[in-house]
Amino acid sequence: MQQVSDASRSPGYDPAPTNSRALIVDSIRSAGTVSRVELTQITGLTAPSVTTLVRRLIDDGLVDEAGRGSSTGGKPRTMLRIRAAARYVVGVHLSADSLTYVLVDYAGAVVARWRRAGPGEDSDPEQVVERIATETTELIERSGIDPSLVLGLGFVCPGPLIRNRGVTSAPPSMTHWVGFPIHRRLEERLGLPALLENDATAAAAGTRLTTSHDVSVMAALFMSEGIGSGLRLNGNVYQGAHGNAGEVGHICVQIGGPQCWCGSTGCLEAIAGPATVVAKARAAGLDLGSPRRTGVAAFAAIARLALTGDSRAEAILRDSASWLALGAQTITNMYDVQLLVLTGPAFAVAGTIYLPIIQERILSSAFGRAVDTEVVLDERGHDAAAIGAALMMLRSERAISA
Amino acid sequence: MQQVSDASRSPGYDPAPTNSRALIVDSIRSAGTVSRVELTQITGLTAPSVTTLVRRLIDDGLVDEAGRGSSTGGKPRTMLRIRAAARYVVGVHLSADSLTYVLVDYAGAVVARWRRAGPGEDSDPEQVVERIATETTELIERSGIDPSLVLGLGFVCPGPLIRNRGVTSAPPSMTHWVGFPIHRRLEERLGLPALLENDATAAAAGTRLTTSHDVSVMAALFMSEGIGSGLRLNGNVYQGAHGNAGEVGHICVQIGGPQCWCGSTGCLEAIAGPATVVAKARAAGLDLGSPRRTGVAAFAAIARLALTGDSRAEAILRDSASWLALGAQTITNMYDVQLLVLTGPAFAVAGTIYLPIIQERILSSAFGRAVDTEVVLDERGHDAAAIGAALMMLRSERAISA
DNA sequence: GCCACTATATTCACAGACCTAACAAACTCG
DNA sequence: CGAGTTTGTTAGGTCTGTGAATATAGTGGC
Repeated sequence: MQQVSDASRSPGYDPAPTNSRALIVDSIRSAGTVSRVELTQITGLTAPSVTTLVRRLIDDGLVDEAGRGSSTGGKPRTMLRIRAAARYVVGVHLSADSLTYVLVDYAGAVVARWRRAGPGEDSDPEQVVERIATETTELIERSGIDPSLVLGLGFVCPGPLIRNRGVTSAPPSMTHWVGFPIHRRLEERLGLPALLENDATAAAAGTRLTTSHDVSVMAALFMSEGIGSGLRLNGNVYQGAHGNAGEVGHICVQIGGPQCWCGSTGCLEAIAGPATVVAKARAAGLDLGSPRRTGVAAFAAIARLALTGDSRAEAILRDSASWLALGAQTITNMYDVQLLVLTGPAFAVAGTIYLPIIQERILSSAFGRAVDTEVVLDERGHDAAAIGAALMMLRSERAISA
Repeated sequence: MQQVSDASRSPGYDPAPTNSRALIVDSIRSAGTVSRVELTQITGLTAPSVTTLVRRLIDDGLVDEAGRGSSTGGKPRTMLRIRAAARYVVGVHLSADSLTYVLVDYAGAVVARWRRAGPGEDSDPEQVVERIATETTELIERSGIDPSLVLGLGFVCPGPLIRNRGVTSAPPSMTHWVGFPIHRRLEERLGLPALLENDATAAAAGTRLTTSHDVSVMAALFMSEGIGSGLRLNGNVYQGAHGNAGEVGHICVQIGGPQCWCGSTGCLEAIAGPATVVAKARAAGLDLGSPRRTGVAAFAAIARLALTGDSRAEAILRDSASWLALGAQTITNMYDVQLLVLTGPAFAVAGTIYLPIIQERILSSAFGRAVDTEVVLDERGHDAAAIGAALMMLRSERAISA
């Protein structure tokens, strides 16, 4: 193949697989089980091409036949499915207060997850690399799979990143990480290819689509310690020129608003992000458990209070939600998506409070109504970023090689 | 070819040409003159492939050899260039107060332009189709080119659109146009393929890149009667699920802000758009010429006052600019572009007032500084949308057929 | 002015992807 | 049980793009 130069692919939105083999694998994976005829419809390839490609995938042990479909008046369809045990990938999501690991099989299912306390604010990058390497190895060992089947590791952390140099740059609570090429270090340490992405973008890749209609353009609104978003087009994430697209946390929603760590003022994250919500709750005298509890853990405590009837906690969260609704409106206006998914650790606990408020604003904004944008909550919010990191690795070129 | 199904291409961001022939044509067009060796580098194709493809393009009369480059120690390069007179396309930009036509040759250069008064607010769609058809025919005739060389017509108007149905929907001052399939009617009337796009998106396609470094991800901030933006990735515009991406005019920049025609409140366009600027200027007692002067014409009058030293006019425009800077910041945060171009009729006159204010905000926002986003003014702002419409047609499949 | 040397472009034979057309297989229904 | 229907495969051909070898048109040494 090789029709499009590397140079012209640089923005990283990875224009749909030029590769028919990858297209078939993707189609089977997202469908669960399909027949060859259905694949011809989904992919636009001809029946003979599907036959050939599928045969090779079966020969390579990546796809299995899975029984017969029911007849519709003729020969019944032979169903195909991804051979889940063919390959595995690891996804790792690092933030200050938690470190999440997932092991994902070739079908895209999570076969193991592990959530650990984060390394904290003052962590030494080299020690974190060492810890992640050790724990990744342990995860693989305990799962009992053949380590040689692990394709690679997707690593995500809060953005922004400098993607071309593959280096984290100025994350909120980790300034001493600036310039540290963590994924390269992980590659060296583990002997596996590693991919670096920001958490929100990965979350967009990790969201399972459970809507009725076809969704080819969707976005994730991601809230962890910060607020971000990711855009997915036909299964490929859009990363922008420097890998920092979707920084909805740092759009200005209030002229003269509060100072943000990013240097700007009035940022959505500074006004309504988890850190601010926690600070407000503490100021209001809410009991969030240990005073050392910070970040998403403290935020979750507020959400639990609100859900058990604390009206002060609820008011604080509803205020935050009204600002996030504004961010959601910006996402739909800028990206024109069919679906917006709320995801990330913060939404995992507080999502039910945020969802209706955000839905209401999207539906009442004119363009939202005109184009019928759906807003849903991701039930896997806590692991979304790690899963997304794994799935991005799963969709890489090497994942389909024999 | 046909590797990727129509279904999977639906979002309309048209992943870089799968077609090598189109890739070569695009590369030559954007380079001006290039040699075959350079094409191998730009396109990633091998030398023999370039030879073959270029020979066919020359045989088909789409490309010419254009002398020798200087030798670098061996055989000098044979330079290639697009045969400008091979084909032509027409671009039409309709807004309430102006109707702009451009005739663009196969090299992408504007060979004729024509600006006429717009049809006004109460125009009858069928009459406008008739008028555009007549004037398009006249434009082609007066230019003296062979009408059979005209490939098609790109038509743009203020968004939002319903792209799949190819129908304009609820533009600000043209509600009675809702549901009118103008490009289909133009196709019937002119016997030429026509393409419908919103003005801001087309403007992104029409911006000439004159920056030093390679720009693969850029956006246009477009101001005409309304405010919009367009995103361009490797020469392909991103249109979103329904063709309404980039609606930066309707992001909320002020909670509880003024009512917008779109139904929402606090929209950038309602606060700082040309209509509001004109209303403020009239309220301040500024003389904008005829009281019947509206839209961009009235806005231009204010800009001229400001540029000739009227401090009230300047203050009003600077206030508008500070809000647009906010919109620009949102664009760079969401899209992560390398370049942001201010374009459109409103910037054509007032751009020099807006540019420094917008630049200042982009450069002072943390991510802007980190990633070095450039902000420039398009010198062809007035025609950008029409030119972009033409160029989009020029990049269509049929434009490279023999 | 002739001879290397070098960079540019082309020719030729071949591999692979994908298509059309014809065919085989496996079920339903009368 | 055989016609009809749907699913999947085989066979043959086209087209794109490749690698290896070759032709072309300059430069610079002597």
